[in-house]
Amino acid sequence: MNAEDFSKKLIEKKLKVTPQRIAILEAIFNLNNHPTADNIIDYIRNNHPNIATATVYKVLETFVSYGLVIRVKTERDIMRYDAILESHHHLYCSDSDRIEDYKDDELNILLEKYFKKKGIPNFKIEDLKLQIIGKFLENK
Amino acid sequence: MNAEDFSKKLIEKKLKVTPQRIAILEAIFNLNNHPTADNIIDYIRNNHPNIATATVYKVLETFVSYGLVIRVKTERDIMRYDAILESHHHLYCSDSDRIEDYKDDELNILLEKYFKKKGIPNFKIEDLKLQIIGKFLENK
DNA sequence: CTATTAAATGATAATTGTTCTCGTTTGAAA
DNA sequence: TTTCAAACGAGAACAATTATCATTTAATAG
Repeated sequence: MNAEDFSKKLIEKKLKVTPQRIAILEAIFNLNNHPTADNIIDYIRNNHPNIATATVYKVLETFVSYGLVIRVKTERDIMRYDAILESHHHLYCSDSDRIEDYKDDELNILLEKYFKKKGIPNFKIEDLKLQIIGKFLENK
Repeated sequence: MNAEDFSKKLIEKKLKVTPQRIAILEAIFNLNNHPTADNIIDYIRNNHPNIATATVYKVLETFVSYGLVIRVKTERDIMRYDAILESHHHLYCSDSDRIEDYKDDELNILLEKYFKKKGIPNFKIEDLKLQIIGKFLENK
């Protein structure tokens, strides 16, 4: 992937092509393991010392909204807590911050069986959590 | 669940019993939909007006480390970005912040088939993401 | 029932990650 | 070229969380 290719990706999405955007896209592709905004900023500062922090955030926001990159869910956050200790899954509303528990033993058994048979190379599974993203239909 | 019960939970984990901890445990159980620290603070301030914010955070930290409550993963955070756009899953290291992609079409088909048959009441599924938590074995 | 002490708490400052504001610059279409 | 909405830069503001440290308190041992 070179500047040309990144440029094309932007044009495809009808986004204005700027050196900053190319640098940021390039950073995400090269730092290929789920970089944080901070990782990205560090990376591009090497070649583009005077790119503003806020610009990086704004560009990332734009990329996410145009589907050029996605955000990965991680553990830390405006943290939310749950007193239910047995492993369970969650339903996430795709357009609000509503989250509900989803328990499903049949699913657990299915997943467990699947991974027992299949396994993952070089990885010891300890827990499986499914994030089910969608919309709640009832108007509770 | 009353103060007595919460007290027992603390003793079981060999944690010192304090009114603050009981109030916080109570809040989490009563605010049963994944409250944020802020929700919890609001809730307990009604009955315990002078409990410090930092105390709540420290107590929550303690509860998490003793397994009394868990943190729920959400979308916002020290955000991480991913340039891979097709829906995929993630491997999370349980004792570092390493995250890797996990693509598995067979799994996708299995899950899709499962939910197509079973469905979730009052919920329209848009996407499924599995979080596979465990340990990476190789020392790459 | 006190005294002791490590642990917990409260108040507040500091930090971190992110967003906002607003004046300046720039890419792209005309 | 000119035009102008969009993008950018610098820095302030903000929100969530963590750190600091002096004070208080729960549990225990005498």
